[in-house]
Amino acid sequence: MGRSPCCSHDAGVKKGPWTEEEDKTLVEHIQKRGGNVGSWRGLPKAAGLNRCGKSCRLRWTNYLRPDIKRGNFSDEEERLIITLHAGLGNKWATIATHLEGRTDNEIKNYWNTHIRKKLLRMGVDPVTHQQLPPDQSHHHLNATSIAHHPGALLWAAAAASLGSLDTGALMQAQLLQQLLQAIGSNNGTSGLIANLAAANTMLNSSGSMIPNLLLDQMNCLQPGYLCNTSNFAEQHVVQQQLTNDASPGTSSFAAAEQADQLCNTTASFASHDVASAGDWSPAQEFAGLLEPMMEVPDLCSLESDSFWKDILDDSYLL
DNA sequence: AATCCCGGCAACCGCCTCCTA
DNA sequence: ATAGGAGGCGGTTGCCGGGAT
Repeated sequence: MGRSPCCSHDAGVKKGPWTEEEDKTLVEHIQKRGGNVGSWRGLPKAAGLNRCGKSCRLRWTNYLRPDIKRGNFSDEEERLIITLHAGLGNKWATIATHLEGRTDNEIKNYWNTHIRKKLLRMGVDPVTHQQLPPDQSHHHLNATSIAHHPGALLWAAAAASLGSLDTGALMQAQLLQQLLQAIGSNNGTSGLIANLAAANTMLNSSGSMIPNLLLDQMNCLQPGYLCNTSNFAEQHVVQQQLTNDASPGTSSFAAAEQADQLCNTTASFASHDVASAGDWSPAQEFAGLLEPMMEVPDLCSLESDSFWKDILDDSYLL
């Protein structure tokens, strides 16, 4: 379908920043037509502007449109962008449809200048949304750092609590990996519980919620269960079915891969000195800590919400 | 006061996708 | 089924303003 000639190649067409006069001309022209632009290509001539149609469209959609929301992004908007990005990737236009008054360009800029850096500081890969390896991470989370810097954990749980199934699966796996690391460390039981308590406090204060599925997974972490990785894998088959089909290149597939990785981690832990854990069950301890804040969402029920249904549909199409 | 550096953001470029003939 | 036009999208650039030196 051959590439169309770009009108920006037209000789004598003005480029660069728009003047107030040009803005006024463009706005008046569009308003005169009741907001109906018609052909963008034909607009500059009709409006008397020495600009290409693309430039006019961009100026209108990103700056002059009356429904544009100005000002800083709220925490809620930021959290939504992160969650949507985890499921959709750099689909800025799709993400923008879920943030009223925000343009794709604005969100893209905000991502690149603020969120991306913030995630890197937290040791989270802004592309995959997974934890960076220690040598690439500015702030790698380990058992001891969870207690002092639970930001990544908080973020993961917040993303999960917002309910995208694929994202939830990924985040749960990521969070569980952190917990496995904590369990596998030599900090002793009291140290681990202190870390979990600190994380729990943070989660409580943010109003985030821990999905049931995660607690179920935690309950699988009893020493005896750890020796049977096939049971653990089975858990993730169920989880994978929940997240629909998993084919290469989809986020479901990534979640499945993450689950496989998780099984390996589990098996690795099981081969260590599990006996030293005695009768102590980290899952029970953790579940106990969470008990007072069990306003757990049913992830599946969120599919009835049209907002999330759209997101899920989009992510399955990827 | 002058210069440099850097972050933020508006705007551009070129490819992709959709629609229509 | 195919080709071409038009709009849409995402990556990138470059300007500008503010802070640091």
